[in-house]
Amino acid sequence: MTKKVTNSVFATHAPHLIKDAVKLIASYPKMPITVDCVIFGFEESELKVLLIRSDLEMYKGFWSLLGDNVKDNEELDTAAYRILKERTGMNDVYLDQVRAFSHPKRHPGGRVITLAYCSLLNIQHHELKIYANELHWHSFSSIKEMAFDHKEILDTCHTWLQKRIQEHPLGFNLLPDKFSLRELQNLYEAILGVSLDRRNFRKKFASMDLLIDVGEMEEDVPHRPGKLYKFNFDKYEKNKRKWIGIDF
Amino acid sequence: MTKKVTNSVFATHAPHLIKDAVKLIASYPKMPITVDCVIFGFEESELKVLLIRSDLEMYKGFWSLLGDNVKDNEELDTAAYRILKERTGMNDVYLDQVRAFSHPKRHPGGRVITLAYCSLLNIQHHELKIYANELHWHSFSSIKEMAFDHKEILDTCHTWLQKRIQEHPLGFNLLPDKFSLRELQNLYEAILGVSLDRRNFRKKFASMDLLIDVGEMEEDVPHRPGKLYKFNFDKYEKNKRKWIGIDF
DNA sequence: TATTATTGTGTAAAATATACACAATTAAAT
DNA sequence: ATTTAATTGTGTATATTTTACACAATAATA
Repeated sequence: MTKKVTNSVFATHAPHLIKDAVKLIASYPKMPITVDCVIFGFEESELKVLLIRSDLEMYKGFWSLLGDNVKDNEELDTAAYRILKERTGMNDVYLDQVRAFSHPKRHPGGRVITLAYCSLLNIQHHELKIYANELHWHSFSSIKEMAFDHKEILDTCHTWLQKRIQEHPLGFNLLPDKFSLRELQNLYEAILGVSLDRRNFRKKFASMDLLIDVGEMEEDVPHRPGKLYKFNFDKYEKNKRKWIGIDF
Repeated sequence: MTKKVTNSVFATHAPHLIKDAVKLIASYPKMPITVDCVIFGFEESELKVLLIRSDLEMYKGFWSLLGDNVKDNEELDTAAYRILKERTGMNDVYLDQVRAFSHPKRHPGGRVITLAYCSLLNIQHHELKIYANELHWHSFSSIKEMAFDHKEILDTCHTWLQKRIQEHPLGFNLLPDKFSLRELQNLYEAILGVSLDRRNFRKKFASMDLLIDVGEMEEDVPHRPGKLYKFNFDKYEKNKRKWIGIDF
């Protein structure tokens, strides 16, 4: 324990210790906290995002992220999972905190701090439970303006995803369990906004040796079918290595 | 504007629009928010962190991060800068939001969500304004236990820094304006916890061409003095390029 | 049976990363 | 003045990784 008591030059005052932590906390300003989820999907070689119409008169007609206020004694992660569950009916989705947005005027109803979460899910694997407020999937690139600061949040999460997908095996959450290398490449190209060399892309994944050939082929494609693969999460987790490489 | 009105299958209910955003917000649970700053410095080839004694009786003797509650209508970034200014007297320090910690029991006084910030500063360039509560610099590696969940926050910020320093030119904020390549290498080695090949390290930075030789040498060193450099922030900002490189 | 679209594959060249050693310089000790 | 100790500054050969690029094989459709 780092508890050694020093009689150093630093101890200029006798410490005035606070006994009542509850009272201390009670003196802090309190404010509402929300969680907003950027839910990405992937379909027809396009990155999609799940949005709802804003239910504020002031933002009538504008699209909004899926969010809710955080309950007393609710963890932020729990709140984000709750929102996802409520809207998509899905349980085991990929979810990660991105960052807080705190501009005092970001919400017309007053001061609200929001925590942005990024979620990735396989559009086929779930059905939207409710279509209230026109909940549905949009092509990411078609979204130009949104309610509140949600466009800024969306863009922040997109940039976060672009970076993240290059360093971590997140992308598979957007694909079916079994996918072809073509689908995987389309995913990377859609998210990164670049086109990649097909042979080099395949070689790259081959050299990682993290894809399991499931012994099946694409079906109903009007051309030579490709092999289907699964991502080897177990092997990835076991061998997760830290890279040292300075580059900026 | 993304406002096209669809008469699609999605519009199953007539939307019930909320007129009074203030009233809406008033119905949300409110909670205290704090900002905790992990302030890193670098001295004698060691990564340091600026800590204070906890002023809670319950954590008597334990070290604590520098934090404060967020004021009404105060941005999180502003709160973090305020804390830094109050404690170190420094204005233009590097500061970045890392993430929120929200466990309902993380604070003994009740529910408090905190936003962790990571700050990097040059220890020589400032004097601690106040030594209240034994504010001073600790070797990062010596800190084993802390008040609240602050050890977890510290470790999260350390990991964040390890990753970040490899991809962005943050490290220079920890060094004097003019520094030798040796100091720079010591910094990277201390943060990453590895030892690096001196010639390759220098070659790497030489190839980036982002260090300006200021034409001065180290002084008062008991050996051949090294050249001093400045980091070329202008050039870096101009040429900032996006790398595409899948690797995990 | 031909056409269309796409898969699966390899190699050569370029760029980058790694491993490694010695002469030059300064301060300090003699 | 000379030696010693510590560290700087530098280059090359090898291994690894990245890039650019073309053609035969396969399935569905016409």
